[in-house]
Amino acid sequence: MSMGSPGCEHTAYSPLYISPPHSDARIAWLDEADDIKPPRSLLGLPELSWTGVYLPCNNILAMEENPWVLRMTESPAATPSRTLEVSQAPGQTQTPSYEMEGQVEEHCLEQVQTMVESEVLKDVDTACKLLNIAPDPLDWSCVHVQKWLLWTEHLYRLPQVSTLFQEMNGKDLCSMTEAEFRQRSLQFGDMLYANLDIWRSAAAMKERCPPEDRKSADDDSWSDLIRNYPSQPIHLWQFLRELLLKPHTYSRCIRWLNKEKGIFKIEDSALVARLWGIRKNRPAMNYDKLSRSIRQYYKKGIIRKPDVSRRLVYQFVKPV
DNA sequence: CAGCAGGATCACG
DNA sequence: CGTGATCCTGCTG
Repeated sequence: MSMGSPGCEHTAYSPLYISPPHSDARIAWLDEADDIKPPRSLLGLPELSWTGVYLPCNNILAMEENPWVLRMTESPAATPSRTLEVSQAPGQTQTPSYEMEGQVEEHCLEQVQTMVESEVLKDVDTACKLLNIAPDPLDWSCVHVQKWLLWTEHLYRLPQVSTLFQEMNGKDLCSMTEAEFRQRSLQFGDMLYANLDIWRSAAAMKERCPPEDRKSADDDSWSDLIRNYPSQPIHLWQFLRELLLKPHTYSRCIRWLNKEKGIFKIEDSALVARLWGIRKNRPAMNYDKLSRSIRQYYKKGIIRKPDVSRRLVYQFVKPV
């Protein structure tokens, strides 16, 4: 379905490689989250398995905190696969190693691939909910496309690129070749193209295996909470709760101080406001206005200041 | 200075 | 009407 839109099929695909500058970084990345996703056993992976892992990491924190090297590479002409494949870094084609190692490596690669796949789906899912857009780019309206672009700008710290794709819906976007992307943005066209590809692949993957088949054991219980993408206005308190329920991704901008009591702290007010702005299509959103909205909840008994009032600390009156 | 409290006004569904 | 967004004044650590 989503793979089959005209124009996309045979265009050269340029994967986005994210490689750690030094080995410590990947460990830091694995260790960083409160709720560790990748199995620790992966730490023992041979270096090769990690260099060139096609990592569609929608994790803003990883992007922010770790100096991952982001570089675009032209894929070898005969890369039949699209995204979500653990690809070898260019130049490092198959190690001519011993059989045993080869097998182990293959196994590890499989593991990594599964892990990466589920991470991608999760990240796409998260973004969908935060932006309130459908997972499949083909379903996007012009507004959705703009939201996605804003989001991507935000994730990858791009300058404003959304203006270059005005009046385009998801189908238009998907029908563009990589060259056409690059025409719009010389610097970031291929990156946007690659990222769009991730989304399309994720959508295709979702089709292949429905969500039931890959139940994850972490904090995704709310997944069906806001299932109805066709725009139901989200409340600020719901949004904050969503962020809080994704510590893996957002603990650096908002986190629980005491989950049982519903006390949370906004660590990065500007970022939270920005995310809220993206979600609500309010580019002028800032913490001043966001906090005013939070204060409206005082009267309604949804959020209050904790007994010992502290800066940027609030409390859900009715905890999770 | 950034955050906090809360009034006023406006837009939107 | 409810919910926010926006703007504003005054206060606080």
